[in-house]
Amino acid sequence: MRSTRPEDATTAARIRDAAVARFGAHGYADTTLREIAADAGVSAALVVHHFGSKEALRQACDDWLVRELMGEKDRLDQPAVAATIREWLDDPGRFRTSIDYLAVMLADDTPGGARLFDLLLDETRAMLERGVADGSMRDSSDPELRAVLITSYGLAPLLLRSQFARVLGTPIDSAAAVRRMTLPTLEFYTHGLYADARLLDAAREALDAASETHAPEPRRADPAPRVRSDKGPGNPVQDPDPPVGDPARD
Amino acid sequence: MRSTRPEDATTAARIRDAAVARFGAHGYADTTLREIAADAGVSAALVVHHFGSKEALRQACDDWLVRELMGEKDRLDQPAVAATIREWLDDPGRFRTSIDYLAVMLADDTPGGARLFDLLLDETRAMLERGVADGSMRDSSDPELRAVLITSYGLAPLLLRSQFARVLGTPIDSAAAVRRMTLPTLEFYTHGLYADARLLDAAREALDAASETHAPEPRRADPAPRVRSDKGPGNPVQDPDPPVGDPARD
DNA sequence: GGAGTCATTGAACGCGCGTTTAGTATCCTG
DNA sequence: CAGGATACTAAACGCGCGTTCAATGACTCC
Repeated sequence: MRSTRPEDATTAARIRDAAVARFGAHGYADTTLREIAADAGVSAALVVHHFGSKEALRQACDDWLVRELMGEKDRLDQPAVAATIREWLDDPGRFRTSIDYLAVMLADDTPGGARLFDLLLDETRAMLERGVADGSMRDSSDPELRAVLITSYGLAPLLLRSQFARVLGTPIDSAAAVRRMTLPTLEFYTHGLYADARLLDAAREALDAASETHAPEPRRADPAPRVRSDKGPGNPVQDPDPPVGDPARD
Repeated sequence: MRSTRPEDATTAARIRDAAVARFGAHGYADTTLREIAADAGVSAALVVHHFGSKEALRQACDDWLVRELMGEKDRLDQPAVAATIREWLDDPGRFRTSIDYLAVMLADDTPGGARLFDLLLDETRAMLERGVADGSMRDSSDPELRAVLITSYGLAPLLLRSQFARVLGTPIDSAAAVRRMTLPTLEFYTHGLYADARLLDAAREALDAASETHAPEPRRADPAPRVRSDKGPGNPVQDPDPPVGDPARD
C-alpha cells in the first residue's frame, strides 16, 4: 500500500515507512506510536519491540532518509536541465514522502537534520566549485558562505511548502508548481534581482568603512554600539528565558 | 520586567512574553504550560485563567507578533526581506525572541503563520513593484511567483538559523554573521549565479516542448503564467525531488 | 518432539499533560 | 464597611502518551 518496493515489505520496514509518513505529515511531537502502529497494521508494542523507543524510531527514519538521498546522489551530477525537468514532471509523487520528512528533520533541528544539511551543503559546494572551474558560474567573494546561502535557498520552498501551496493554489510537488517555479527561479539565478551594482557597491563601501573601526553599521541614525543589550548586569531577571536566544542551544 | 516597555509588565503580558520565548525556543508542542507559568513566576492555572487554553495562548502570541511586526512596517523600506531582516538583526537583543517565534509560526503552519507570511509577501511584492518601476530592479516573467520566491529566500536563513549558526560558528543574529552575510547575498542578488543564460534558455526550451500537451488553469487573475502544459493524461499530479539545495534543478 | 528463539499481542503502568475546581487574598465601588 | 468582582493558587481529575510485561504462537535446530 505505502511501500514503494514490495521486497521492503518486512514488518519493520512497513513500520518505518508509516513513521516517516506520519512524522513528515504532522511532525514528531504530534505523532503517536499508536498512530504509526495502526498505519502499519501492527500493535504499538511491536513498534517498540523493533526499534526500542520512539526516539530510536526517529533515528532509524533519519538514517533511512539519508541513505535514500545518498542513493540519488548520482542524479545530482551534470545538470542536463531539460532532461531533469522532464524527469520530475514524469515521476510524480515519488519523493513526496521523503521531502516532507526532510523538512521536518531540518525544522526540528535534530542531529539527523544537521547531518542532512551538511550532506546537501557538501553537494552544493561541490557543484559550485565545478561551475566556477568550468566557467559556467560566477566566482564569489566568500564561496563557503555562498554555498550555505544557496543550499538554504534551495530548501526554502520546501520548508515553506504549505505557504507556497496556499499562495500558488497547488502543492509544490505538483507538476504545475514545478513548471511555474522553474523559469522565475532560473531567471533569478541567471540575472539576479538588481538592475545594477549600486547597492552592492554601497554595501562594499559601508563594510570597508566599518572595518576600519570596530563599530558596526554606520547606516542608521544611531551610531552607538547597541551590542547584545539584554542579559546585561542591570537585568533584574524574572527569568523568562532560560538558555534561549542562542540557536546553537540545547 | 523583561518586556521592552515597562508598562507592558502586567501579569498577562509577562505570561505572553514567557510563552513567546518558550514557543520560539522549543516549539509549541514541546512547551508545557507549567514551564511558561514558571518562567512568568505564576501558577499554571493562572495562565489558563488569563488566556483560556494553551491554543488560545498561542493565538495571543501570534497576534502580538503580527502587531509587533506591523509596528515596524515603516522600517521595511529596504530592498528585499533579506536586507530588512538583516536590519532587524543589527539590533540583536530587540528582535531575537520575536524572530525565533516567527520561525516557529511559519514552520508549524498555523493560521497565524499564514497571516504573517502574507504580510511579508505583500511587503516584498510592493518593494519589487517599486524597484521595477524606478528601474533599479529587473522585471520578471512571473512577478507574483518571484515575490514569493524572494520572500522565502529572505526567510530561509531564519528557518535554518541553527544550521547557519553551526556552519558559520556564530549565531546569525550576531554582528559578525550579519557582516559576513551581507556581501555574498548582495552579490547574488546583483549578478545571480550563472555566468551566462544557457541553463535558462535550455529550461525555456524544455518547458515549451512540454507544453505541446495542453494546459491547466492559472489560479489567479494576475499575470498569466507563460508556461503552460500538462504532462500526460491520467496523471495523479504530484511530483518530485529530493535533490534539494541544488539550484541547477529548480 | 522438546528447547529455544523470535514476532506479535492485549493489558496494564506510571507519568505528565491541559484543564477544572474550590478556595483565598486583594482591590474596587457605593 | 459590606459586597462583589478580580487575581491568583494548590490540589486534583481524567486522559493519552511512551513504555513494560506476560503470554501465545510460529518457526528452527538437533
